[in-house]
Amino acid sequence: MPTPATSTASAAAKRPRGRPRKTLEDRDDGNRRRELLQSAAKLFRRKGFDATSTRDIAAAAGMQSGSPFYHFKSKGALLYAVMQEGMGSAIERQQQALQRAEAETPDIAGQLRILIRSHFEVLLGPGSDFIPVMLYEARAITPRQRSALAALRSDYEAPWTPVLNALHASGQLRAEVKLARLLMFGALNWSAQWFDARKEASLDDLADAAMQLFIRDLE
Amino acid sequence: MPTPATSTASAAAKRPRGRPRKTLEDRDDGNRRRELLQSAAKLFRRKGFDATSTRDIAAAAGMQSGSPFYHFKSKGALLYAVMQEGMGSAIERQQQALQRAEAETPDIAGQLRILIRSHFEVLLGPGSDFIPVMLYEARAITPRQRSALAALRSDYEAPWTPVLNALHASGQLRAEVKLARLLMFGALNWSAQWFDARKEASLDDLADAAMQLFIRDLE
DNA sequence: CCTACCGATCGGTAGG
DNA sequence: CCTACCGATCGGTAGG
Repeated sequence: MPTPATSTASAAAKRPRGRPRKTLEDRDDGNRRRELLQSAAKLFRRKGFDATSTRDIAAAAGMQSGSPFYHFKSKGALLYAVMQEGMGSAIERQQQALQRAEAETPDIAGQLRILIRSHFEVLLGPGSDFIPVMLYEARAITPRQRSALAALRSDYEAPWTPVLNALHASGQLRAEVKLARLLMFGALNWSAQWFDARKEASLDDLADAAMQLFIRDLE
Repeated sequence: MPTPATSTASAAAKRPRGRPRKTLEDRDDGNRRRELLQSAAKLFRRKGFDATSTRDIAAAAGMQSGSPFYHFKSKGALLYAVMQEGMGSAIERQQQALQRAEAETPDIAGQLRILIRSHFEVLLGPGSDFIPVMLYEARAITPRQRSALAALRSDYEAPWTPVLNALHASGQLRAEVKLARLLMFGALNWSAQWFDARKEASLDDLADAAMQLFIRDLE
Protein backbone atom coordinates (compact mmCIF):
# COMPACT_ATOMS: atom_id res chain seq x y z
CA MET A 1 0.00 0.00 0.00
CA PRO A 2 1.45 3.40 -0.93
CA THR A 3 1.26 6.10 1.68
CA PRO A 4 -1.18 8.83 0.61
CA ALA A 5 0.51 11.53 -1.39
CA THR A 6 -0.01 14.35 1.06
CA SER A 7 1.45 12.58 4.06
CA THR A 8 4.47 11.40 2.06
CA ALA A 9 5.10 14.92 0.87
CA SER A 10 4.69 16.52 4.28
CA ALA A 11 6.81 13.83 5.93
CA ALA A 12 9.58 14.62 3.47
CA ALA A 13 9.21 18.30 4.25
CA LYS A 14 9.42 17.71 7.99
CA ARG A 15 12.40 15.40 7.79
CA PRO A 16 15.22 17.13 5.89
CA ARG A 17 17.90 14.88 4.46
CA GLY A 18 21.30 14.59 6.10
CA ARG A 19 23.04 16.89 3.70
CA PRO A 20 21.98 20.53 4.15
CA ARG A 21 22.46 21.88 0.60
CA LYS A 22 19.57 21.57 -1.81
CA THR A 23 21.47 20.76 -4.97
CA LEU A 24 19.98 18.75 -7.80
CA GLU A 25 21.82 15.58 -6.76
CA ASP A 26 20.22 15.93 -3.38
CA ARG A 27 16.87 15.51 -5.04
CA ASP A 28 17.98 12.12 -6.28
CA ASP A 29 16.16 12.35 -9.58
CA GLY A 30 16.85 8.75 -10.48
CA ASN A 31 14.95 7.57 -7.45
CA ARG A 32 12.01 9.85 -8.15
CA ARG A 33 11.79 8.45 -11.64
CA ARG A 34 11.89 4.94 -10.22
CA GLU A 35 9.13 5.76 -7.75
CA LEU A 36 7.01 7.03 -10.62
CA LEU A 37 7.59 3.81 -12.53
CA GLN A 38 6.65 1.72 -9.51
CA SER A 39 3.49 3.73 -8.83
CA ALA A 40 2.52 3.67 -12.48
CA ALA A 41 3.06 -0.07 -12.76
CA LYS A 42 0.94 -0.75 -9.70
CA LEU A 43 -1.90 1.49 -10.85
CA PHE A 44 -1.79 0.40 -14.49
CA ARG A 45 -2.07 -3.17 -13.32
CA ARG A 46 -4.90 -2.60 -10.88
CA LYS A 47 -7.03 -0.17 -12.87
CA GLY A 48 -5.74 -0.37 -16.41
CA PHE A 49 -3.90 2.28 -18.42
CA ASP A 50 -6.90 4.31 -19.55
CA ALA A 51 -8.58 4.30 -16.14
CA THR A 52 -5.43 5.57 -14.46
CA SER A 53 -4.89 9.32 -14.58
CA THR A 54 -1.48 10.91 -14.50
CA ARG A 55 -2.80 12.66 -11.37
CA ASP A 56 -3.33 9.27 -9.71
CA ILE A 57 0.25 8.33 -10.51
CA ALA A 58 1.63 11.65 -9.32
CA ALA A 59 -0.27 11.39 -6.03
CA ALA A 60 0.91 7.82 -5.47
CA ALA A 61 4.49 9.00 -5.92
CA GLY A 62 3.94 12.02 -3.68
CA MET A 63 4.08 14.61 -6.44
CA GLN A 64 1.84 17.33 -7.82
CA SER A 65 -0.26 16.73 -10.87
CA GLY A 66 2.07 18.17 -13.47
CA SER A 67 5.28 16.69 -12.15
CA PRO A 68 5.29 13.31 -13.89
CA PHE A 69 5.81 15.23 -17.13
CA TYR A 70 9.14 16.44 -15.85
CA HIS A 71 10.32 12.82 -15.90
CA PHE A 72 8.32 11.42 -18.82
CA LYS A 73 7.20 13.31 -21.85
CA SER A 74 3.76 11.69 -21.97
CA LYS A 75 1.54 9.20 -20.22
CA GLY A 76 2.22 6.78 -23.05
CA ALA A 77 5.95 7.12 -22.53
CA LEU A 78 5.44 6.15 -18.90
CA LEU A 79 3.54 3.05 -19.93
CA TYR A 80 6.21 2.10 -22.41
CA ALA A 81 8.92 2.59 -19.79
CA VAL A 82 7.05 0.29 -17.40
CA MET A 83 6.94 -2.39 -20.06
CA GLN A 84 10.60 -2.03 -21.00
CA GLU A 85 11.60 -2.17 -17.37
CA GLY A 86 9.46 -5.28 -16.93
CA MET A 87 10.99 -7.09 -19.89
CA GLY A 88 14.50 -6.10 -18.90
CA SER A 89 14.24 -7.48 -15.40
CA ALA A 90 12.37 -10.57 -16.61
CA ILE A 91 15.20 -11.43 -18.99
CA GLU A 92 17.73 -10.79 -16.25
CA ARG A 93 15.95 -13.01 -13.72
CA GLN A 94 15.55 -15.76 -16.24
CA GLN A 95 19.23 -15.79 -17.08
CA GLN A 96 20.17 -15.86 -13.42
CA ALA A 97 17.83 -18.80 -12.85
CA LEU A 98 19.38 -20.68 -15.77
CA GLN A 99 22.91 -20.00 -14.56
CA ARG A 100 22.09 -21.12 -11.04
CA ALA A 101 20.71 -24.35 -12.48
CA GLU A 102 23.71 -25.01 -14.69
CA ALA A 103 25.73 -26.27 -11.76
CA GLU A 104 23.23 -29.08 -11.25
CA THR A 105 23.12 -30.00 -14.96
CA PRO A 106 19.42 -30.87 -14.86
CA ASP A 107 17.77 -33.04 -17.49
CA ILE A 108 15.71 -31.43 -20.19
CA ALA A 109 12.45 -31.58 -18.24
CA GLY A 110 14.27 -30.05 -15.29
CA GLN A 111 15.33 -27.18 -17.52
CA LEU A 112 11.73 -26.52 -18.49
CA ARG A 113 10.78 -26.50 -14.83
CA ILE A 114 13.39 -23.82 -14.19
CA LEU A 115 11.97 -21.69 -16.98
CA ILE A 116 8.40 -22.15 -15.79
CA ARG A 117 9.27 -21.47 -12.17
CA SER A 118 11.15 -18.32 -13.13
CA HIS A 119 8.24 -17.23 -15.30
CA PHE A 120 5.79 -17.57 -12.42
CA GLU A 121 8.11 -15.55 -10.24
CA VAL A 122 8.35 -12.73 -12.76
CA LEU A 123 4.58 -12.82 -13.15
CA LEU A 124 3.42 -13.32 -9.56
CA GLY A 125 6.37 -12.75 -7.25
CA PRO A 126 7.14 -9.64 -5.21
CA GLY A 127 7.15 -6.45 -7.27
CA SER A 128 5.52 -8.22 -10.18
CA ASP A 129 3.40 -5.44 -11.62
CA PHE A 130 5.52 -4.65 -14.65
CA ILE A 131 5.08 -7.82 -16.68
CA PRO A 132 1.32 -8.10 -16.18
CA VAL A 133 1.06 -4.52 -17.41
CA MET A 134 3.09 -5.47 -20.44
CA LEU A 135 0.86 -8.48 -21.07
CA TYR A 136 -2.50 -6.88 -20.49
CA GLU A 137 -2.09 -3.31 -21.72
CA ALA A 138 -0.48 -4.02 -25.08
CA ARG A 139 -3.37 -2.31 -26.87
CA ALA A 140 -2.37 1.07 -25.49
CA ILE A 141 1.08 1.37 -27.05
CA THR A 142 2.07 2.41 -30.55
CA PRO A 143 2.92 -0.12 -33.27
CA ARG A 144 6.53 1.03 -33.17
CA GLN A 145 6.73 0.45 -29.44
CA ARG A 146 4.98 -2.87 -29.84
CA SER A 147 7.54 -4.16 -32.27
CA ALA A 148 10.41 -2.98 -30.09
CA LEU A 149 8.91 -4.93 -27.22
CA ALA A 150 8.34 -7.92 -29.47
CA ALA A 151 12.10 -8.06 -29.97
CA LEU A 152 12.66 -8.18 -26.22
CA ARG A 153 9.99 -10.84 -26.01
CA SER A 154 11.88 -12.92 -28.55
CA ASP A 155 14.97 -12.66 -26.40
CA TYR A 156 12.98 -13.81 -23.42
CA GLU A 157 11.46 -16.75 -25.25
CA ALA A 158 14.69 -17.82 -26.92
CA PRO A 159 15.80 -20.24 -24.18
CA TRP A 160 12.45 -22.02 -24.35
CA THR A 161 12.70 -23.13 -27.96
CA PRO A 162 15.56 -25.68 -27.73
CA VAL A 163 14.06 -27.10 -24.55
CA LEU A 164 10.64 -27.57 -26.12
CA ASN A 165 12.15 -29.01 -29.26
CA ALA A 166 14.12 -31.56 -27.26
CA LEU A 167 11.06 -32.53 -25.24
CA HIS A 168 9.07 -32.96 -28.43
CA ALA A 169 11.78 -35.11 -29.95
CA SER A 170 11.90 -37.33 -26.89
CA GLY A 171 8.12 -37.75 -26.88
CA GLN A 172 7.65 -35.99 -23.55
CA LEU A 173 5.81 -33.18 -25.31
CA ARG A 174 3.36 -34.50 -27.85
CA ALA A 175 1.79 -31.35 -29.31
CA GLU A 176 3.43 -29.43 -32.13
CA VAL A 177 6.02 -27.11 -30.58
CA LYS A 178 4.73 -23.85 -31.99
CA LEU A 179 1.16 -24.26 -30.79
CA ALA A 180 2.33 -25.91 -27.58
CA ARG A 181 4.42 -22.87 -26.76
CA LEU A 182 1.51 -20.50 -27.30
CA LEU A 183 -0.84 -22.63 -25.20
CA MET A 184 1.73 -23.05 -22.45
CA PHE A 185 2.45 -19.35 -22.18
CA GLY A 186 -1.30 -18.80 -22.05
CA ALA A 187 -1.65 -21.19 -19.14
CA LEU A 188 1.15 -19.41 -17.30
CA ASN A 189 0.24 -15.84 -18.18
CA TRP A 190 -3.41 -16.27 -17.28
CA SER A 191 -2.38 -17.01 -13.71
CA ALA A 192 -1.95 -13.26 -13.24
CA GLN A 193 -5.75 -13.12 -13.38
CA TRP A 194 -6.50 -15.61 -10.63
CA PHE A 195 -3.42 -16.24 -8.51
CA ASP A 196 -3.70 -15.04 -4.94
CA ALA A 197 -0.47 -15.13 -2.97
CA ARG A 198 -2.43 -15.33 0.29
CA LYS A 199 -4.13 -18.54 -0.77
CA GLU A 200 -2.97 -22.11 -0.54
CA ALA A 201 -0.86 -22.71 -3.67
CA SER A 202 2.77 -21.60 -3.80
CA LEU A 203 4.74 -20.75 -6.90
CA ASP A 204 6.39 -24.16 -6.60
CA ASP A 205 2.97 -25.82 -6.50
CA LEU A 206 2.07 -23.95 -9.66
CA ALA A 207 5.26 -24.99 -11.41
CA ASP A 208 4.69 -28.61 -10.39
CA ALA A 209 1.12 -28.57 -11.67
CA ALA A 210 2.18 -27.01 -14.96
CA MET A 211 4.90 -29.63 -15.46
CA GLN A 212 2.48 -32.46 -14.72
CA LEU A 213 -0.06 -30.95 -17.08
CA PHE A 214 2.30 -30.46 -20.02
CA ILE A 215 4.99 -33.11 -19.77
CA ARG A 216 4.77 -36.91 -19.68
CA ASP A 217 7.16 -39.45 -18.20
CA LEU A 218 8.34 -37.14 -15.46
CA GLU A 219 11.33 -38.45 -13.45
CA MET B 1 -16.87 -3.30 -40.89
CA PRO B 2 -19.82 -1.15 -39.83
CA THR B 3 -21.11 1.40 -42.31
CA PRO B 4 -20.23 4.94 -41.19
CA ALA B 5 -22.89 6.47 -38.98
CA THR B 6 -23.95 9.21 -41.35
CA SER B 7 -24.55 7.05 -44.39
CA THR B 8 -26.52 4.50 -42.39
CA ALA B 9 -28.69 7.21 -40.95
CA SER B 10 -29.34 8.91 -44.27
CA ALA B 11 -30.04 5.60 -46.01
CA ALA B 12 -32.68 4.85 -43.40
CA ALA B 13 -34.20 8.28 -44.00
CA LYS B 14 -34.32 7.80 -47.76
CA ARG B 15 -35.79 4.31 -47.65
CA PRO B 16 -38.99 4.27 -45.57
CA ARG B 17 -40.09 0.88 -44.26
CA GLY B 18 -42.96 -1.05 -45.83
CA ARG B 19 -45.52 -0.01 -43.28
CA PRO B 20 -46.40 3.68 -43.56
CA ARG B 21 -47.25 4.47 -39.94
CA LYS B 22 -44.44 5.50 -37.65
CA THR B 23 -45.43 3.65 -34.51
CA LEU B 24 -42.93 2.49 -31.93
CA GLU B 25 -42.99 -1.10 -33.22
CA ASP B 26 -41.99 0.24 -36.58
CA ARG B 27 -38.76 1.41 -35.01
CA ASP B 28 -37.92 -2.15 -34.07
CA ASP B 29 -36.34 -1.21 -30.78
CA GLY B 30 -35.13 -4.71 -30.06
CA ASN B 31 -32.93 -4.67 -33.15
CA ARG B 32 -31.49 -1.26 -32.34
CA ARG B 33 -30.58 -2.47 -28.89
CA ARG B 34 -28.96 -5.51 -30.42
CA GLU B 35 -26.97 -3.37 -32.86
CA LEU B 36 -25.74 -1.31 -29.95
CA LEU B 37 -24.62 -4.46 -28.13
CA GLN B 38 -22.79 -5.70 -31.22
CA SER B 39 -21.05 -2.39 -31.81
CA ALA B 40 -20.14 -2.06 -28.16
CA ALA B 41 -18.76 -5.60 -27.99
CA LYS B 42 -16.61 -5.05 -31.06
CA LEU B 43 -15.24 -1.73 -29.82
CA PHE B 44 -14.75 -2.84 -26.22
CA ARG B 45 -12.75 -5.76 -27.49
CA ARG B 46 -10.61 -3.79 -29.90
CA LYS B 47 -9.95 -0.70 -27.82
CA GLY B 48 -10.95 -1.63 -24.29
CA PHE B 49 -13.83 -0.28 -22.21
CA ASP B 50 -12.19 2.93 -21.01
CA ALA B 51 -10.77 3.85 -24.39
CA THR B 52 -14.14 3.45 -26.07
CA SER B 53 -16.46 6.44 -25.84
CA THR B 54 -20.22 6.16 -25.90
CA ARG B 55 -19.98 8.40 -28.96
CA ASP B 56 -17.85 5.75 -30.71
CA ILE B 57 -20.50 3.16 -29.97
CA ALA B 58 -23.34 5.39 -31.07
CA ALA B 59 -21.60 6.19 -34.34
CA ALA B 60 -20.88 2.52 -35.03
CA ALA B 61 -24.56 1.78 -34.56
CA GLY B 62 -25.59 4.74 -36.73
CA MET B 63 -26.94 6.85 -33.89
CA GLN B 64 -26.32 10.28 -32.40
CA SER B 65 -24.17 10.70 -29.35
CA GLY B 66 -26.88 10.72 -26.71
CA SER B 67 -28.98 7.88 -28.10
CA PRO B 68 -27.29 4.89 -26.48
CA PHE B 69 -28.67 6.20 -23.18
CA TYR B 70 -32.18 5.65 -24.45
CA HIS B 71 -31.40 1.92 -24.52
CA PHE B 72 -28.96 1.60 -21.62
CA LYS B 73 -28.90 3.71 -18.53
CA SER B 74 -25.12 4.01 -18.45
CA LYS B 75 -21.95 2.98 -20.25
CA GLY B 76 -21.33 0.46 -17.49
CA ALA B 77 -24.76 -1.08 -18.04
CA LEU B 78 -23.84 -1.55 -21.69
CA LEU B 79 -20.65 -3.34 -20.75
CA TYR B 80 -22.48 -5.56 -18.31
CA ALA B 81 -25.11 -6.40 -20.93
CA VAL B 82 -22.36 -7.40 -23.37
CA MET B 83 -20.92 -9.76 -20.79
CA GLN B 84 -24.27 -11.29 -19.88
CA GLU B 85 -25.10 -11.81 -23.53
CA GLY B 86 -21.71 -13.44 -24.03
CA MET B 87 -22.10 -15.84 -21.14
CA GLY B 88 -25.66 -16.69 -22.13
CA SER B 89 -24.77 -17.65 -25.67
CA ALA B 90 -21.61 -19.45 -24.53
CA ILE B 91 -23.62 -21.68 -22.20
CA GLU B 92 -26.16 -22.28 -24.94
CA ARG B 93 -23.53 -23.26 -27.50
CA GLN B 94 -21.79 -25.54 -25.07
CA GLN B 95 -24.99 -27.41 -24.27
CA GLN B 96 -25.78 -27.82 -27.94
CA ALA B 97 -22.32 -29.20 -28.58
CA LEU B 98 -22.69 -31.69 -25.73
CA GLN B 99 -26.11 -32.80 -26.94
CA ARG B 100 -24.89 -33.27 -30.48
CA ALA B 101 -22.08 -35.45 -29.13
CA GLU B 102 -24.34 -37.57 -26.97
CA ALA B 103 -25.51 -39.58 -29.94
CA GLU B 104 -21.94 -40.78 -30.52
CA THR B 105 -21.33 -41.63 -26.84
CA PRO B 106 -17.71 -40.53 -26.95
CA ASP B 107 -15.16 -41.67 -24.39
CA ILE B 108 -14.15 -39.34 -21.61
CA ALA B 109 -11.25 -37.79 -23.53
CA GLY B 110 -13.63 -37.29 -26.44
CA GLN B 111 -15.94 -35.36 -24.15
CA LEU B 112 -13.12 -33.05 -23.14
CA ARG B 113 -12.35 -32.45 -26.77
CA ILE B 114 -15.94 -31.39 -27.37
CA LEU B 115 -15.74 -28.92 -24.50
CA ILE B 116 -12.42 -27.51 -25.68
CA ARG B 117 -13.54 -27.25 -29.28
CA SER B 118 -16.73 -25.47 -28.23
CA HIS B 119 -14.73 -23.14 -26.00
CA PHE B 120 -12.45 -22.14 -28.88
CA GLU B 121 -15.50 -21.47 -31.02
CA VAL B 122 -17.07 -19.22 -28.41
CA LEU B 123 -13.75 -17.45 -27.99
CA LEU B 124 -12.52 -17.20 -31.58
CA GLY B 125 -15.39 -18.09 -33.90
CA PRO B 126 -17.62 -15.69 -35.86
CA GLY B 127 -19.21 -13.02 -33.68
CA SER B 128 -16.89 -13.83 -30.83
CA ASP B 129 -16.39 -10.40 -29.31
CA PHE B 130 -18.60 -10.86 -26.27
CA ILE B 131 -16.63 -13.46 -24.31
CA PRO B 132 -13.22 -11.81 -24.80
CA VAL B 133 -14.75 -8.60 -23.47
CA MET B 134 -16.04 -10.53 -20.48
CA LEU B 135 -12.59 -12.07 -19.93
CA TYR B 136 -10.47 -8.99 -20.43
CA GLU B 137 -12.60 -6.13 -19.10
CA ALA B 138 -13.63 -7.65 -15.77
CA ARG B 139 -11.94 -4.79 -13.90
CA ALA B 140 -14.50 -2.30 -15.19
CA ILE B 141 -17.65 -3.80 -13.66
CA THR B 142 -18.98 -3.48 -10.13
CA PRO B 143 -18.47 -6.19 -7.49
CA ARG B 144 -22.19 -6.98 -7.59
CA GLN B 145 -22.07 -7.47 -11.35
CA ARG B 146 -18.90 -9.49 -11.02
CA SER B 147 -20.47 -11.97 -8.63
CA ALA B 148 -23.56 -12.30 -10.82
CA LEU B 149 -21.30 -13.16 -13.74
CA ALA B 150 -19.32 -15.55 -11.56
CA ALA B 151 -22.51 -17.54 -11.11
CA LEU B 152 -22.96 -17.81 -14.88
CA ARG B 153 -19.33 -18.80 -15.13
CA SER B 154 -19.92 -21.62 -12.67
CA ASP B 155 -22.76 -22.85 -14.84
CA TYR B 156 -20.48 -22.77 -17.83
CA GLU B 157 -17.68 -24.63 -16.09
CA ALA B 158 -19.96 -27.21 -14.46
CA PRO B 159 -19.74 -29.78 -17.29
CA TRP B 160 -15.94 -29.66 -17.14
CA THR B 161 -15.59 -30.87 -13.57
CA PRO B 162 -16.80 -34.48 -13.90
CA VAL B 163 -14.81 -34.88 -17.11
CA LEU B 164 -11.60 -33.64 -15.53
CA ASN B 165 -12.17 -35.74 -12.42
CA ALA B 166 -12.64 -38.86 -14.52
CA LEU B 167 -9.50 -38.13 -16.54
CA HIS B 168 -7.54 -37.59 -13.35
CA ALA B 169 -8.84 -40.87 -11.91
CA SER B 170 -7.85 -42.76 -15.05
CA GLY B 171 -4.37 -41.26 -15.04
CA GLN B 172 -4.84 -39.39 -18.31
CA LEU B 173 -4.63 -36.09 -16.45
CA ARG B 174 -1.82 -36.09 -13.94
CA ALA B 175 -2.02 -32.62 -12.37
CA GLU B 176 -4.37 -31.85 -9.52
CA VAL B 177 -7.78 -31.09 -11.03
CA LYS B 178 -8.29 -27.66 -9.51
CA LEU B 179 -4.97 -26.21 -10.69
CA ALA B 180 -5.19 -28.13 -13.96
CA ARG B 181 -8.54 -26.50 -14.71
CA LEU B 182 -7.16 -23.02 -14.07
CA LEU B 183 -4.08 -23.65 -16.19
CA MET B 184 -6.12 -25.19 -19.00
CA PHE B 185 -8.58 -22.32 -19.16
CA GLY B 186 -5.62 -20.00 -19.25
CA ALA B 187 -4.15 -21.80 -22.21
CA LEU B 188 -7.47 -21.59 -24.03
CA ASN B 189 -8.44 -18.06 -23.03
CA TRP B 190 -5.07 -16.61 -23.92
CA SER B 191 -5.63 -17.65 -27.52
CA ALA B 192 -7.87 -14.60 -27.85
CA GLN B 193 -4.63 -12.61 -27.70
CA TRP B 194 -2.77 -14.30 -30.52
CA PHE B 195 -5.16 -16.31 -32.68
CA ASP B 196 -5.53 -15.03 -36.21
CA ALA B 197 -8.32 -16.65 -38.20
CA ARG B 198 -6.55 -15.76 -41.46
CA LYS B 199 -3.46 -17.73 -40.50
CA GLU B 200 -2.72 -21.39 -40.83
CA ALA B 201 -4.21 -23.05 -37.74
CA SER B 202 -7.91 -23.89 -37.61
CA LEU B 203 -10.02 -24.22 -34.49
CA ASP B 204 -9.75 -27.99 -34.89
CA ASP B 205 -5.97 -27.73 -35.03
CA LEU B 206 -6.07 -25.76 -31.81
CA ALA B 207 -8.31 -28.30 -30.12
CA ASP B 208 -6.03 -31.13 -31.24
CA ALA B 209 -2.95 -29.36 -29.93
CA ALA B 210 -4.61 -28.64 -26.60
CA MET B 211 -5.67 -32.25 -26.20
CA GLN B 212 -2.17 -33.50 -27.00
CA LEU B 213 -0.70 -31.01 -24.57
CA PHE B 214 -2.97 -31.83 -21.64
CA ILE B 215 -4.00 -35.46 -21.99
CA ARG B 216 -1.91 -38.65 -22.20
CA ASP B 217 -2.75 -41.98 -23.75
CA LEU B 218 -4.94 -40.48 -26.45
CA GLU B 219 -6.90 -43.11 -28.43
C1' DC C 1 9.51 19.74 -9.33
C1' DC C 2 5.27 23.09 -8.22
C1' DT C 3 1.54 26.50 -9.59
C1' DA C 4 -1.83 27.77 -12.44
C1' DC C 5 -3.95 26.97 -16.29
C1' DC C 6 -5.92 25.48 -21.11
C1' DG C 7 -8.39 22.97 -24.69
C1' DA C 8 -10.44 18.71 -25.57
C1' DT C 9 -13.18 15.00 -24.50
C1' DC C 10 -16.29 12.47 -21.97
C1' DG C 11 -20.61 10.44 -19.67
C1' DG C 12 -24.87 11.79 -19.09
C1' DT C 13 -29.41 14.62 -19.28
C1' DA C 14 -33.58 17.72 -20.45
C1' DG C 15 -36.83 18.46 -23.57
C1' DG C 16 -38.85 17.40 -27.48
C1' DC D 1 -34.18 8.53 -30.88
C1' DC D 2 -32.16 13.58 -31.86
C1' DT D 3 -30.58 18.34 -30.36
C1' DA D 4 -28.23 21.03 -27.45
C1' DC D 5 -25.97 21.28 -23.59
C1' DC D 6 -23.48 20.82 -18.82
C1' DG D 7 -20.08 19.74 -15.27
C1' DA D 8 -16.17 17.01 -14.52
C1' DT D 9 -11.97 15.19 -15.68
C1' DC D 10 -8.05 14.60 -18.25
C1' DG D 11 -3.29 15.03 -20.60
C1' DG D 12 -0.28 18.33 -21.08
C1' DT D 13 2.28 23.02 -20.78
C1' DA D 14 4.40 27.73 -19.49
C1' DG D 15 6.88 29.86 -16.31
C1' DG D 16 9.21 29.80 -12.43
